[in-house]
Amino acid sequence: MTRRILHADVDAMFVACARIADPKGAGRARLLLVGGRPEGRGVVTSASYEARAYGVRSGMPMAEAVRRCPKATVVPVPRGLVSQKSREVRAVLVDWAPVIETMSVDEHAMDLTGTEGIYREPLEETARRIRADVERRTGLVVSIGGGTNKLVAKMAVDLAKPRPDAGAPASGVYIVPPGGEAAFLATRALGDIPGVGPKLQERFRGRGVVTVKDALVYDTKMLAALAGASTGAWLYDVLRGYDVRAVEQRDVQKSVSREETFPVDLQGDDELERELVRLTTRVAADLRGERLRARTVTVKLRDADFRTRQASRTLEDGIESDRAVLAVAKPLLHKLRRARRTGARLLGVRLSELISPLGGDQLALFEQRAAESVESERDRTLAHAVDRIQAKHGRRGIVPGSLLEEE
DNA sequence: TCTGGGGTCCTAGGACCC
DNA sequence: TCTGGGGTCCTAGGACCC
Repeated sequence: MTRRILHADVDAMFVACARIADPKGAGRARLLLVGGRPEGRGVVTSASYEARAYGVRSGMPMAEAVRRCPKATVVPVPRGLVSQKSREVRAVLVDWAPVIETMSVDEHAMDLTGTEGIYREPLEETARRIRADVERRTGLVVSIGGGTNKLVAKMAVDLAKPRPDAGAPASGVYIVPPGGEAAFLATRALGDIPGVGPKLQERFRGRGVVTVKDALVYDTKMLAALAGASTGAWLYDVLRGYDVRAVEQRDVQKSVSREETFPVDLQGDDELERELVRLTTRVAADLRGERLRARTVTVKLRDADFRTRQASRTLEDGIESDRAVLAVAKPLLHKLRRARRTGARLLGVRLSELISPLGGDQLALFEQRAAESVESERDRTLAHAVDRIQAKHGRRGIVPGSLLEEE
């Protein structure tokens, strides 16, 4: 059965949200940069289309962006509003598509297979009506790509998006007709394929291969030799517009992490340990906010020379309290520092192997006993009490004393 | 121009068990 | 006493995406 897949992508989501959050400032600035502060080590998360005309790109250091576009207004990422708006967009799409997969805050894939009898119109027309509905109900504009599979629908968004430099105004919707997948792919660059990043492009560029068309002469064996067996096999299909992946609602988060790049590199172990306490407190609180526990704790360190190292430990049972997470994280930090003691530009804590403590009733007793060594019932009670106090009085300044005293 | 923060997925080697 | 192969789990690193 021919599938009908749409991929909706919010236009300049962070810029749009910044304008909604601050109509008088960001809302009036045509040249707008959203991201870190220019005097620090931050980067551009998103730039208005007008600012992009100055060569500003997301991911670029903010200092460089401001140099290129000095008249731009710079505002921080409005995190809360972005996730709220993301949910709003999704809520609209749910009214149109039976299956929705949220790919990120600003992207959703929809499978409308089977809705032919309901809509009785070309897929393009349905996409236009979805687009209008999203704008009316959320104030955000989405571009929509479509086709018979996820890959093609996502890549079609590139042609639906407004491209101020391309002359012809994009219409906001671009549908690849059934049977036109291979021909569509053949018009694109290798780097336009999601999954083909800088490293893989570099490999191919060495062979003079830049576009999909260039790469079509390679058979499976040659692709495998260039990219590795599994990537090569994947690429062979993708280059021809072939993709069988289903649009899947996925609801389980795999990890929760908090990390911070310091304004200046930290040298001392004591300073790092203080930052570890702060990060641990934040990430554990977020974990509890999701009603989850974690079995694996990972500490990540980025040295002054940008080398990134990590150390992790997996426990038999899930933990959730600040104290237990810190008790596991601290030795991991020490291990990393023992192996290499240089300036640190970034420290991070990630919690993974997440489990939901509610639901596994018959395991509960056993778990409780087994987990006793790393995390006691008292640890959990204390952590939740702190959460309640913070919910009432705000987060500022609260780092439980027990964490600071502890050795 | 010195490079954020939040994620996902894959690979490879070693431990351990059968 | 020496040698095996497969499966699973854990750890570290890396590519990639927005």
